[in-house]
Amino acid sequence: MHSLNNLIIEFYDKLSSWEQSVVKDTGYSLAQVHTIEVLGSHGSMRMKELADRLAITTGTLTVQVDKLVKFGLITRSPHEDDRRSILVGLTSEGMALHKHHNRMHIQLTEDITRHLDQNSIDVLTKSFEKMNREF
Amino acid sequence: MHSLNNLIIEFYDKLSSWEQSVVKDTGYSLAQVHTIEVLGSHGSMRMKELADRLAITTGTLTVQVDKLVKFGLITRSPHEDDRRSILVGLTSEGMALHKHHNRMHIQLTEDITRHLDQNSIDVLTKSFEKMNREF
DNA sequence: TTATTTACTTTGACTATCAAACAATATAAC
DNA sequence: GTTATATTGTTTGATAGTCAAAGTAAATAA
Repeated sequence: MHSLNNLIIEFYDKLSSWEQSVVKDTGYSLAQVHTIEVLGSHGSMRMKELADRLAITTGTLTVQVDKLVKFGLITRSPHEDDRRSILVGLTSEGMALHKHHNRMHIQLTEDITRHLDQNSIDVLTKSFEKMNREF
Repeated sequence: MHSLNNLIIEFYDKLSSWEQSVVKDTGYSLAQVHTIEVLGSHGSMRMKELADRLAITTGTLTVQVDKLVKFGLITRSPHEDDRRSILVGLTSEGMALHKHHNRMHIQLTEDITRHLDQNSIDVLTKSFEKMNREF
């Protein structure tokens, strides 16, 4: 159990620095790419929902969104039913960044699992499913 | 492969927010606890080595260490062989914080693996070993 | 119709961070 | 041995990310 614990921590740390270096290459910040990621994988959403998913306040998000709009990665549009709300979504440039980042992730997953046999990958997949459910 | 990739990303995100909430309870910042973690698991070391392990500059570390010393969590002591260098190490209070944080990690590992049978845990452990080697 | 809640923005303060300039010491070149 | 170069750590100035609190506008409840 202790060794598994240490392996998980090591895995997390390595993933963390991998992410940092991959993000640095894009020229955008970690927070900015993370915002693009969430919008890319879940689609357009309101400020409040996006802030919750990013675990930041809407105040912080407002200034982040200002920058991303200026960069041409996202757009604000009015919410149809609720005039207090604003829909935030990716531009085509934002989508391109998301796709690029996603490809990097898939490539990493392929790289780190290349010495695992099919059975291990199956067990690993099922184990991650079960673990993710327990958080 | 895609589903495993998504599971890894989900796992990382959940671990990330778990860490954030656990750290918040200590009253110290993420960066501060991370510094304590590295010193706790690797023992005393020079500023440069610590900065490298934390992936920050020595300039950033200097101010961080100032604060942690003020909090009574770490101490600076002269390096025996190299008078340019300084050894940074945990106080007993720092060690207590490290132990507490470590216990939380072990508890988490136990919690998220409680529905895995022994064979899965074995495969999972070996798979993490192999994956960590490939980064 | 009024009171309360919700969504977003703005502002002020704080922390983490880096790059660059600096001082002290160690190491390499000659 | 002396000089030149590299390394270690600190300081300083600038920037980004963050929150809490106050403010505005709109939706919902009383």
